Parts: sequence; structure tokens; C-alpha cells
Amino acid sequence: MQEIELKKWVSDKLMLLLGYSKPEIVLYVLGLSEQALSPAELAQQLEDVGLSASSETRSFAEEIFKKVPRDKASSGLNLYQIQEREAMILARKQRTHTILEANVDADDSVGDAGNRKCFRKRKIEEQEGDEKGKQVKRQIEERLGDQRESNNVKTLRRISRQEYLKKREQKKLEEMGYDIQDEEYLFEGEKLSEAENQEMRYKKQVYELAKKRSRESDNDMGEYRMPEAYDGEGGVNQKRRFAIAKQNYRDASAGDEKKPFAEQSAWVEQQIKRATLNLKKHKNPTSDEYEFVFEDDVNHFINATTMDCDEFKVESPIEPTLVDEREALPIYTFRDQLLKAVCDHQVLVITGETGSGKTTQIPQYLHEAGYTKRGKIGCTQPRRVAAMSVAARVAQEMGVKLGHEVGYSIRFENCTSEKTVLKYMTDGMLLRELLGEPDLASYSVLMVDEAHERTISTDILFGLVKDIVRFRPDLKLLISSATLDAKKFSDFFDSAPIFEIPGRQYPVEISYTKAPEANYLDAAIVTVLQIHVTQPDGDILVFLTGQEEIETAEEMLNQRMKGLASKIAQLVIFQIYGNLPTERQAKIFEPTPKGARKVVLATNIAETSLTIDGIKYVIDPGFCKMKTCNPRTEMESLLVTPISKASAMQRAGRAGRTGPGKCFRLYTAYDYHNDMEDNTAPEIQRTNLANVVLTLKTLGINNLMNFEFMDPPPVEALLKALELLYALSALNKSGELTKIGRKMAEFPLDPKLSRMIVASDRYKCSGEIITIAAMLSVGYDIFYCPKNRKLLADSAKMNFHRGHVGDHIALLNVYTSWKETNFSTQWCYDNFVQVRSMKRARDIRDQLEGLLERVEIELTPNTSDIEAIKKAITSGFFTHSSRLLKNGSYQTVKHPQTVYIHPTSGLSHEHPKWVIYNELVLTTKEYMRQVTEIKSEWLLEIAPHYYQLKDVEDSGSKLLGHKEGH
DNA sequence: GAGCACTGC
Repeated sequence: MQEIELKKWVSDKLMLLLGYSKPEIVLYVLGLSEQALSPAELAQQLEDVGLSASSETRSFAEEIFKKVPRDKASSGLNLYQIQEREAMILARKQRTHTILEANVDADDSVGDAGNRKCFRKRKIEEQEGDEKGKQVKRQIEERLGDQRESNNVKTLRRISRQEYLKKREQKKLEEMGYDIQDEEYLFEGEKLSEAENQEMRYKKQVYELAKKRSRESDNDMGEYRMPEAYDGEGGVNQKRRFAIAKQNYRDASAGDEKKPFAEQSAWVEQQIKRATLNLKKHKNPTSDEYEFVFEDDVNHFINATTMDCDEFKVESPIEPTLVDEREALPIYTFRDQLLKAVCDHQVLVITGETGSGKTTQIPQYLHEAGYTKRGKIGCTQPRRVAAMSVAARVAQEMGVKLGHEVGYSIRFENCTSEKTVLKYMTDGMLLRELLGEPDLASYSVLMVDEAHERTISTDILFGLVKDIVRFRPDLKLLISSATLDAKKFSDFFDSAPIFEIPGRQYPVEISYTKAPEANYLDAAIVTVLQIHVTQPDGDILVFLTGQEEIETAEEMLNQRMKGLASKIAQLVIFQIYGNLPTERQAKIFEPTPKGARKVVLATNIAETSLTIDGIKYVIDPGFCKMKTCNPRTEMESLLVTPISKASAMQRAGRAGRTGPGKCFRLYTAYDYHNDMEDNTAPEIQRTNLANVVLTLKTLGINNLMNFEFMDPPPVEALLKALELLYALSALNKSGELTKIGRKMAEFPLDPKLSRMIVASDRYKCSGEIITIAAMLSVGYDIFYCPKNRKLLADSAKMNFHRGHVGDHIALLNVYTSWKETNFSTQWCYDNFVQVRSMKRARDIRDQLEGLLERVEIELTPNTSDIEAIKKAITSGFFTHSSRLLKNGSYQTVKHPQTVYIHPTSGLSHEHPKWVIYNELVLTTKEYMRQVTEIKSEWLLEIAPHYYQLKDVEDSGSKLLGHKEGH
């Protein structure tokens, strides 16, 4: 029953926010849009979710289902026909466009009055663009022809963006009037049967209705209210639902939702006796017992497979030149075939494992073949370091200076010039670029590398470029991925051909344990020692889940090595994880002392982000930490979860980079084949989508349901994002971007932070607010707390909290103090602050400062008005408010749940009545992290569309009501 | 008085 309610609600909500006709929603919600169901099956499905009551809905659904083409690309029209139709639509489009524009203007009454003047300039330009249409386009073409040497790049970008938005708008309307236009055009003058005429009338009716409804919702200026189900007003029932949801979440946290765990736990019970016996032995090592462990070696692992390696050659050319090296790459022999394939096909999926040379060579081949005469060749990478190092390598191979013909572009660093024809960049950077150049006009080829990693940015890029290649037949698109996923990419890009390039990975022998390990940490330690004693030279890489585990593993290893020091070779242990200070991270690259063996205890960071030379043995316990977010409560937590097969292969591959290697998996072959997922769920299905939605809306994609996600995110996550953006006034009632929303989209931050910056204009504290935003989005820990000097570190930290100003202001204090010492590194050491985090905060802050000008917010530094700063913060984070309860705990205001102030907060002993928080985390308790005290009146003042008086009343009645409820 | 996977803009 709950599920039915939810689905109904979802469908209503979608209508409100997206301006969709109901049948499409229903179909989407049911997940049927891609299936070819008969009307009877469809009716059954509708009934199952309680939507059969409305015959209107059903007939609509069936009707639309029949007529929506399964494949929008193959509409059966040729290019000429499509152009004709677009011209017909244009007239209608322009009328509607004016209406939409008017509404965007009106909508800003929700937001800051002070911001009205902003974007007026852009708006005028857009209107001009609209009127002048073709003229502007001609201008662009002329100017682009001028080698794009124009000083006025900004204007060009804006114009091209308008062009794109116009195209988008056109498409949207085209979709709405799709069939009508189609049929009117194709059957003009032909006599139709009565049934056909009837169908035509019906379709027109639907179209008119949709248009009318869209206008109505545009004009509906009523207040926004949270939907009932999210309101917390359902009394006892609502509370129960909540409790159940939470319980489920807890259960999931315990890991029971996964089958592997359920089975494994049964195994664990059986094995526990044996395991504890082993454990005891390890704790008090004598050489006899260790010999037992080592003898066990032969039987401990089952050698199962050897990783595929297509072309295994050991090459040691004497003094290889760069040309020799290029020609020795596996890809070299495929050069001509590849060029032909690129020539013949617009989209090509390329598979090639590590070492094939695809990333460095393909762009060069295309350059040599003359593709750069028509435009740049772009190549995206998921990571900054990769973009930089690959660009450097290619520049070297081509004998040019990095930043000239070959360049790279990453955040904070644009190393390209007018001359650049091969451009490597992070995928996120290209996405930003697309906001200014939506049709990728300056590119002739785009290569999306490491596509199988499925970062959010690549996933969005997929949807966008799939669209772009349709109206830019001259643009070549290359998708490069791991072999396993090639089919999926090919399918997504309308059956694009797959081009296979063999890799040059050395073979890796993979072994599994015979039985599941009860304690994988212990098993990992034992395996390290086994390898050390029984296997030939070569360093060992152990994948663990986090810092704590790595530290205990090091302790255990050291302890056991003590007793054996005289008997076996030295073992040098290194740690590597993201939060480790840079100096200590660098240590893993130091050469191993002669006769010793290196052991690297690493987190997932060693899986893709950094490569350690000389690794010959990999130990893979099969787990990693993953951030999971309960979408209902927005509570985040880090859970230890089993890795996917793809991840396991990646880990194993780490042993075969410089020579043949071995991988020891601390799980059974059965587990691997039967219980582990093939791939980790793509990020886009796991994370908060607020930023994604904002980006898409900025690109003019209002119609989120029609956006072609390779793997669509859950509808509920999309709705949550829309809801938040709506509450932040970034979207209007019909789900269109407002002026505020446009400004927010300029900032590469979480929308709540962007909103806070936009609001700071009104409170005249933008300088402070961008500092706080930068500090909050650093990503690393700000404070460093060495175990032996805990007290000192804690007191240093409390210095910044003097006056109980709250955590946001404390972060501001940290930054301003650092700035006052002229960004001194020594100051950081003295105050137990991480230098790396501060430098990063400075980079982000500088970037934000530059962006302020673009959205016409004045930089107003040095205010001492704490209340103004707090109000600006509240403008971004009013959805994250909570109130003090009588028992000292807190209750979130909108989706009531009990939470606590995190002990690391400066306010953890203060008990302020009302607070806002940056995030909720579930660790040992439900904690609010980064907390600041506010006045409850501010919530009504700042977000009257979100809060009602009863939400913020201080009366005890609400608390009493809770007691009665129990 | 807690507990810190990894990217990216």
C-alpha cells in the first residue's frame, strides 16, 4: 500500500514539477517506457499500482504508449523532412518562448529582491538573439572562420549558448507536437479514414491540454508547500513509517541486504571455531606455530585463473627512442584500420586494456590524419593527474612544448593556448565547457576515455554528446572503455561499432581461498607473511578499507615481524590513503632497501588513482568503504561493502604492470562468480543529484525524463533534487531555471553552498561566505590530530571557536588567521591544521571570487556582522534546521528525526535552541556535522515558502504530542 | 567525546 501511495505521489509530483502529461509519467514511474507491452499487460501493470481507477489515465497511457516511438532517433523522416518540420514548429515555438520568458521573470518574486538587476544584461542579449536569430548565426560562422581569434570569446560563447538553448527549446516543443506535426505534414491533402481522423482529433486534444496545463502551472503563483508525505504531519502513522524506514536502513547498514553476506555469515558461523583457533595462534607467535601457517600455504589458496593477456611480449629494446616506443605499442599495428573506422563511423567504441597506448596514440593518429584542421581533438579523463601526465607525455612524443599544440585543462589550471589542437581534460571540465559551448563547436573529435569508470560527469556527457552528434554529423565521437562494458556503450550509442585493441598487461595468476575468511584483516596479514617467506622478490600491495584498518594491519605486521627478524628478510611497510599528509604519501615511491621487500597497505586509492611500480603481489580481501545515503533522511554513512567483479579485476591488474604477478583473493571462487556484482552501481544512481539536475537545467534540458541516461537514476532521487532546487528558488513552478538558479549554476559547488553565496549579496558578506563555502568543500580534513599530541591539538582547535560562534564561523576564523600569517606553513603546523587542505581552500576561494564578478555579486570583505553571515548561511541551509528537545537531543524540523551535535563541533556542549547543520552522518549515532546557532525567526524570514509558523513555534505542545503518540 | 573510501567542478 505504501508503495502505491508513493508511486501515485511521485506521478503527481512529476506533473507539478516537470509539466508532463500524465501517461508519460505513469509509464516512466512504472519503468515501462522501454518495454514493449501489449495494452492488456499494461492495464495489468497499472492495476498493480492502483491506477486503474481512472479510465482516462489508462486510455491516455495506452494511447501514448502506442504512439511514442521506441527509438526517437529513427523517426523515419529524412533530414530534409526534419528540417521542414522544424521550420513549421518555429512559429509556434516563438509564441510559447515569450510566455516562458515572462514567467521566469515573474518567478523571482520568491527570491531576493536585491538580485533582480542581475542577468538583465544577459536576458536582453538573449532576446536580441531570439529576434536576430539567423543574423547572429551568420556572425558566428564568420567569426569562427576568422581562426576564432576574436577577443570577444565570452560573447561568442554566450551567443552559441543561446543558439543551443534555442535548439533545445525547439526540440522540447517538437516532442510535444510530435505526432500532430508529423501527420499533418505527411498526410496533407490525403483523405483519411474516420478512425484516422478520430485519432488525429484525439492527439490534438492531448496536445492542447498539455499546452494549457503548462500555462496554468506557469501562472500559478501560489505558495509552495511540502507534500504531505514529507511533511511530518501524518501523526502516529507517519512516525511509524519513519521508524520502519529507519529500521530498514539500519538493517541494510548491517549488511544483511546483500546475499553474499547472508551466505557468508552462515559460513562464518561454521568456520568461527577454526578461525578463533588461528587467531589465538597468531597473537602469541612462536616459530613453530608460524611454520604451521607457512606450511598451510600450499593448500590455503586455490589457483584458479590467469588473467587474460592478449599479446604478451617482453621487450627490452636497447636505448629506445620515442618513435621506437610509439611503434612498439600494441595499437601501432592497428593505426590504419583505426583511422578507417573513424572515417567510416561517426561514433566508435574502442576497447583496450591498460598499456595499449590508446590514450596517448589515438589523438596523435587523428592529428596526423588531419582531423585537427577542422577543430580540436578533446580527450577526457576522470582524474586530474591523468589529464596532466598524459598531456605531458604526448607533448614530449610530438616534440612540442606542453601547453602549445598539446595542452590540458583541469580545475584551477588551464594549460592550453590558441595553438592547442590536442586537449586533455577532466570530464568535469568538459562539462563546464559545455555550458559555454553547448555544441562543442570548436572540436572535431571528442574521445571519452576510461568511460567504464562511469563518473557522474561522463554519464552526463554521454547523454549530451549523443544528442550533439545528431545535429553535428562532422563531429567524431570515440568512447574508450574496458572490454567487458563495450557492448553496453555500443548499445547506448545506437549500435556503434566496437574496435578492439589488445592490451599489454602482463599475466596475473589469480588464487582464491578454499573457504571464506572469518577475519579478512588477519588473513591478509598471514598472506603477506606467506608471500614474504615463500615467494620470490617483488613488492606486495594489500587493499584494505580505511585508515583504521591500515594502522592496525601495520601494527600486527610489525609485531609479528619482531619475532622473526633474525630468520627472514626485512619487510618495509608503507601506508597510503587519501587523508594521509602528502609528505607521508610520497614515501611509498622511495626505492626499497636492498634485500628487503616492500608492503603497501592501501585503500581504494591504489586501485585507479595512483600506480606503484614494482608491485608483483596483490592481496585483495574483497571489501571497500562506500558512502551510502539514505535518500529519505539525507543521512550519510560509510559502509564496508563487498567490491564488484570489475573492481576485483582492476585490483588484480595492479600486480601485472611491470611483470607477471600474482593476486591472492581472500574469498572463494564461488563468491566471486556467484555473489559479487559485475559492476559497482554507477555513481549517478547513488548520489545526491541536486547538482546534476541544476547542470542539466542550465544546459536547457528541462525535460529530465527524456534525457538519455545510460542508467537512469532513481526517480525519487531526481524528485528530491528538484524539490531542493525548488525550495532554493533555483527552479520555478514548472521546473524551469530561474535567475537565481542560473547564478547558482556558475559555482562548482553543492547547490546549497551556491545558494548561500548568491544570498550573501543581500547580506553584504560575500567575502566571508565564499571563504566558508571553500572551507566546507575542501574534501580533506582541515585539522590534523596526531595521537600523541591530542590535547594540544584539541586546544589549538578550540581557539578558533572562541565566543562559541559556531562551526561555520570557526572555519572562517581558521582561514583568516592563516591568511594573516601570509599563508604560512609553519602556522599550520603550530595549529594542527593540514596545509594541503588550506591550500586547496585558497584555490577554491580564489576561483569563487573570480566567479562572483560573473554573476554580478559584489565582493564585500571584512564585515564584523556575524548575524549577517549567519543569515546568509541560513539562506542556503534552511532545509537543514533542527531544534533542541528537552532531553538534550535535537530534532530536525522538516523530516523529524532525532539527531545530535557531533562531538567535534564547537557547540557540542552548548545546547543552542535552534541550529542549522552542514550534513547528517550516521556513525555511532545520528550526528549533525558543522553546526551553527540561528534564531528560529530567521527561518520564517528567509524561507517563508518552506516554513510555517507552527514549524518554528517554541511551544512544548509538539513535544507533548510526541509522548502521546507512543 | 568521536573515528576520518575515492574522485571531480
